[in-house]
Amino acid sequence: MSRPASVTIEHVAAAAGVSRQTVSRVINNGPNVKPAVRIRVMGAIEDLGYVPNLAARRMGGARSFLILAINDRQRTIDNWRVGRGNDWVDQMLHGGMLTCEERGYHLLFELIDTDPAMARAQMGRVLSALSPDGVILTPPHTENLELAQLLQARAIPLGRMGSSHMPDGINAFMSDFDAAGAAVAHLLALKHRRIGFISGSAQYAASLERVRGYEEAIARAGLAQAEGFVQYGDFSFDSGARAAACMLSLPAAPTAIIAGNDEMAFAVLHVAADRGLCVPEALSVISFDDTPGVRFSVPPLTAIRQPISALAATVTEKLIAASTGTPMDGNFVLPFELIRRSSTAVCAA
Amino acid sequence: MSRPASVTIEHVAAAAGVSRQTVSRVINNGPNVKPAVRIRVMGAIEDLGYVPNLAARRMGGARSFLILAINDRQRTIDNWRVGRGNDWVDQMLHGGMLTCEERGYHLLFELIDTDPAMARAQMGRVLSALSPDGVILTPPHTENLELAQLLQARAIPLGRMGSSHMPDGINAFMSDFDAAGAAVAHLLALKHRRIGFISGSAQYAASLERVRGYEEAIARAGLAQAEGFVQYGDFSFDSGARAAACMLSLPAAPTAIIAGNDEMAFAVLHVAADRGLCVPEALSVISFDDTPGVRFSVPPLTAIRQPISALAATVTEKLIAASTGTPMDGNFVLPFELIRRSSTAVCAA
DNA sequence: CAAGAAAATGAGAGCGCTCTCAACGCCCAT
DNA sequence: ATGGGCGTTGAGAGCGCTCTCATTTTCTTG
Repeated sequence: MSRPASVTIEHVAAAAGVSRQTVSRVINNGPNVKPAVRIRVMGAIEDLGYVPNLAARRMGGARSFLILAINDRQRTIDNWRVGRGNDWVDQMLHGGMLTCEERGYHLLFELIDTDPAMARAQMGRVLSALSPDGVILTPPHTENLELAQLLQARAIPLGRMGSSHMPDGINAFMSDFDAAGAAVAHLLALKHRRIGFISGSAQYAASLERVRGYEEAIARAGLAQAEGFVQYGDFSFDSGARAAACMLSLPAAPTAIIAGNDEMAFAVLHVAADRGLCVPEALSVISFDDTPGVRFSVPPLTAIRQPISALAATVTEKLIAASTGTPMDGNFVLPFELIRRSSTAVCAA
Repeated sequence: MSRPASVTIEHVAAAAGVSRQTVSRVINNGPNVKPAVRIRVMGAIEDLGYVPNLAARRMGGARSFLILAINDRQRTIDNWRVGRGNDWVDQMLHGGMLTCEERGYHLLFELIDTDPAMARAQMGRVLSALSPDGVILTPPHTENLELAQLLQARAIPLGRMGSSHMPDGINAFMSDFDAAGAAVAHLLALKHRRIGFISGSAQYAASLERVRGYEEAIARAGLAQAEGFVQYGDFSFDSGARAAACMLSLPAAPTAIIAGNDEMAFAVLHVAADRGLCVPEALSVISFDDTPGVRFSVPPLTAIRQPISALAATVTEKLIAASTGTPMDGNFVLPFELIRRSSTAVCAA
């Protein structure tokens, strides 16, 4: 109630009858503070409503308590232009922010261009300005090794979401390989023999992993890999529609299609409707991601749910740990989930 | 290339042969710097790749270059739990962040509880820790006047998104009244005479505005206000379904329904399908918001598009202006859009 | 119970910037 | 010329915190 604008560490120190430094030790949970003193200081903090100022803490040479989440600028702009959301953001907010909150950190979203030169410049600027304690890269920046180097040069812990097989950093992802396998297994169990796969852009390691998982599951089932059953799109509706049209025009068309993301799965649904193919009676469809809209498509899509919130939470947590303690890189494989809805059924053929 | 970790203002000053203070004037676009000197300093900044450190600038007693965007914690958690996204976040990211970027500011999302006591405490903590230059409130916190007071006490500019008729602050919103009127007008033009309205929670001023707009448009058309044609939900699917079921069970059921958000509109679609009512042949549906999933419902929904990105951009811009120059409150009414898709058609009855 | 080690505390400097204010030029009017 | 005024520059202090290191207190242990 005193002066709401600024209760500083000095006020607390005075109130508790200790030095600034002791208060600092208490708020940082440092060692070597007598229990009685600690309690007294915490009492003073409570009474005065003291909250350490982040900027000052950063200036003191310590941590900034800032975690940067890097999203793609182009994608954000493009998605908006076509009325599409960035399905990751809100879930990242959930997982990342709640984790930050617990630890007194703050999550800061930044947009960075896809173009490597731009990305480098922007990243450098942001790092200098904010001096974050950790940076989370999301696709497509996960694949940008130059950014990783930039961070390494400044000794800033790096995390990635949804990207596996990276040489460094903290990487949280689901097993794309297994997820594709699970999708195939689900369809095989429904007696499907002709299963198509519409992959996302081949430039993403995750896409290739999924294709591998698909192919291996097909092979393991003793099925031959049919010509044209794997198509590459770019995650967009149009590319999905093209791929679906192509696949469904095959002499022996697939009776089930797995799409690399929800948007392309919607496109499959659309193309199927155009051709009078009922889903799931005449064609089963599985999508990857399971973003919010999926529940309301007709029929609602069976989908592989990517645990985005959990990925964000994991990366954030490890990043904070890395920034305080010893650097600890590593891979964290989080479970996906196959959500069964109404777009898959027993093969009629 | 020198020492990537920290090029400070001092280095630039030395390189340009001027004092720290002059460099400061240049980066802050201050007056009273000779053009030749300004150019020389900017050259040095460029050469050294100098980026002012935000924490230090804040410490200097100046701005923090941080804009806080407050979202509801409960809603974020709940939405996630039911697999729903927070449709606002990604669009806010688009509008707010791009605006911040231009001005060298940063957008920081924070979650705050709905409960007033919690909200007050959390807000106080965040303000002390971050000392932002501006705060953006989103629903439901827009309605919390206590938060507004808290900000006023600290002289931090306040903005609100999607909330009208507020006594203070910078408020950007669409005309909910007009939007509801436009929805009604669209249906009237399609010869509908029995039009229902499923409102969101009555605790939101925006909801009431929409009901007012609806009622006035109905009255202006010379139509009587039928019993049970206005129902209140809480923006959830279930509440929308309940309201729709109720309305469609009326002796003289509406031939068109306007829903207060997309989620409730999906519920109307669902209930209609259950009862064998074809949309749009037997029932026209219009929704509010036009979030990404709307395009993929069956049929795709005709909707009032809320300009969330533009709202965020406007509030952010005005907030930055307010924090630098004179405090300037005011209302900024942004245009909505009626997006015609396939859920509305000429009345068959 | 002394003496050394370990724990607890405080003092001082400094992080990178902006603030205030004093000092320096410069141009014009007298 | 010569002073007042303005535009321009720099010096010094300080923002709130943490760092390092010196100092004091407390606990061991022979």
